[in-house]
Amino acid sequence: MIDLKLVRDDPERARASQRLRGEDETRVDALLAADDARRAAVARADKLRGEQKTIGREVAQASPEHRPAVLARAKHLADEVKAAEADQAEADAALQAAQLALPNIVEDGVVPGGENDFVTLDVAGERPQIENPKDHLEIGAALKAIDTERGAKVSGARFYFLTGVGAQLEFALVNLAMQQASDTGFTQVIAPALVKPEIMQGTGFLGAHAAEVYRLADDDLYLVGTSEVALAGYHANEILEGLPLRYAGFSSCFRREAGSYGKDTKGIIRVHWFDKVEMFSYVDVADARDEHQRLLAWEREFMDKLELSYRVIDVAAGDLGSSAARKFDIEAWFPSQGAYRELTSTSNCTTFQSRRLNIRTRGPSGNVPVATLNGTLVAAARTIACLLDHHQQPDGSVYVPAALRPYLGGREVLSPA
RNA sequence: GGAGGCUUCGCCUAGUCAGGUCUAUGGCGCCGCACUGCUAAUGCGGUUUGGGUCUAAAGCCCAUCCCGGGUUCGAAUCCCGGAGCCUCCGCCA
Repeated sequence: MIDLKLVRDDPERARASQRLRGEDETRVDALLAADDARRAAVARADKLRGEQKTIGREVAQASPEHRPAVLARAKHLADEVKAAEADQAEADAALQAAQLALPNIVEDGVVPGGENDFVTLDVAGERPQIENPKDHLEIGAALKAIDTERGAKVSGARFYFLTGVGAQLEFALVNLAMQQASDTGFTQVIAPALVKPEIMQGTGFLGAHAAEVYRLADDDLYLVGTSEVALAGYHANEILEGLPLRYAGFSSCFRREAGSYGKDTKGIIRVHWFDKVEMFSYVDVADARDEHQRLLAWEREFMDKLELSYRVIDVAAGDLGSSAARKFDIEAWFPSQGAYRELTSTSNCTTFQSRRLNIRTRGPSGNVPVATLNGTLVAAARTIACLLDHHQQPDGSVYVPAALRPYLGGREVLSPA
C-alpha cells in the first residue's frame, strides 16, 4: 500500500511509476477519486452521528410529555445514520481496493522494461572451464544426493528428496548462512510456513501473483512462498523501538509454479518446495536505500564463501514484485546451462508492507511507518544445484568450498561412492 | 475433541448483574512545570490510537473498551458468531 498523502500531493510521481512498470496509470486517478468519495462519505456520516449523539442525550433528559416527539425524531435520524454508515463502509472498501490495486512506487534509478531489460551492475568470480559439463541432476544422482524420481512418486512433479550428502549439503548451507547472519548481528529465527490471510495480503503476495500461492481452504491459511512473509508479519500491528531490527529466518517455502510449465522441468532449480534462510530488516525510511546496499553486500559475501562466479543485476521496473521499489538479484553461473541463474534476491519494499501490516516507529511528530527490506541468504535446493554444477570436477567428484568444509566433516571433495 | 474462565486508551485496574453527562475510574510508568544547594519526596498539569475538517498550528467533530454482526432513539454494558490467552479432561510427537 502506498502513501495516500503522497499520491494526493504528487499524483504525477505515482503515474510515472506505473508507466515505468508498464502498468495502468489510470489506477492512480481511480485511487484519487475513491479517496475523494470516501472523505465525503466520512464527513456526512460523522455529521449525522454527531447529531444522533446530541438527540440521544435529549431523549434521556426529555420530560414524559416531550419524549414521544423527540423519540420519533431520533428514530428517523437513526435510519439516516444507518444509510450514511452503509455508504461509508462501501466507500472505505472501494478505497481499500483501489489502494491494493497499486504496486509500490519505483525507486529513482530503476530502468523501465521487463525481465530482460535488467542492468548488470557487476560480474564477479571466475567461470569454471569444464569440458562437457554434466547437469546437477546427473551429478546429484551419482552422489546419491538428489532423488527426484521418488520425489515425484511421493509428492508429484517438482518435488525431490535430498539424501545422504545432499541432505548434509543443505544443513551445511543453512548453518553457514545462519552463522554469517548471527556474526553480522541478525537475530536467528525459525519461522512458521503457514500464515493467516491478512499477513499474506499484507506482504503483497495476494495481488497479481496470487495464483503462485498455496492456500489451505479448510483452515483459511496460506503456505508461504518465502520466509519474508512470516518475518514481515512478526511485527504486525506493533510500534518498533531500536531500529534497525534484523532477522535471519529459516523456513520452508512453497510455490505453485503456476504458468511455469516447461521451465526448468528437470532437477531442483524450480520446485514446489524448498528451504530458505532469509534476511529481513526493519529500518527508518531514510535508511532504507543504505540498508538495501548492505543486504546486497551480505548476499555477495555468502556467494563469495561458496566460491561461485556470479553477476549482480538491477531488476527492471516491469519485473519487480508489487511490494518492491527496487530489487537486486544475484545470478550464479551454471556451467551445464552456460547461463547465469538467479540464486538470491534482495528487495527494498519501503513502507509498502509496513502500511498494510501497520508496523510503525515513533517519529518526531507522531508514529510513522517503517521501511522493510528482505534478502535471500540461501535458497537451499537451487544453491545445491548450483554448487554441484559449478564445482564439478572431471572425475565426477565435486569440489567443496573452504567455508563449507567445517560443516561437512572437513571434506574437500564429494565423491561418488 | 470436551468443559470452564479471561480480554478495558504503555502496564495494572474500576465499570458489565440493573443500557443514557462512561465525554471510561484509580494506581504505576513517562513528560512538563513548581518547590528544592543536589537527589529524593511532594504538589499541579499532561499522557490510547486512527480518521475528518483546516494553508498550517490550535481548536472542533467522528470512531475506538479483543474482532465481526444484531437488538435499541442510544451499547464497554444485552444477544449471536469468531479470535487469542489461561486452567482442567481426552488424544498425541
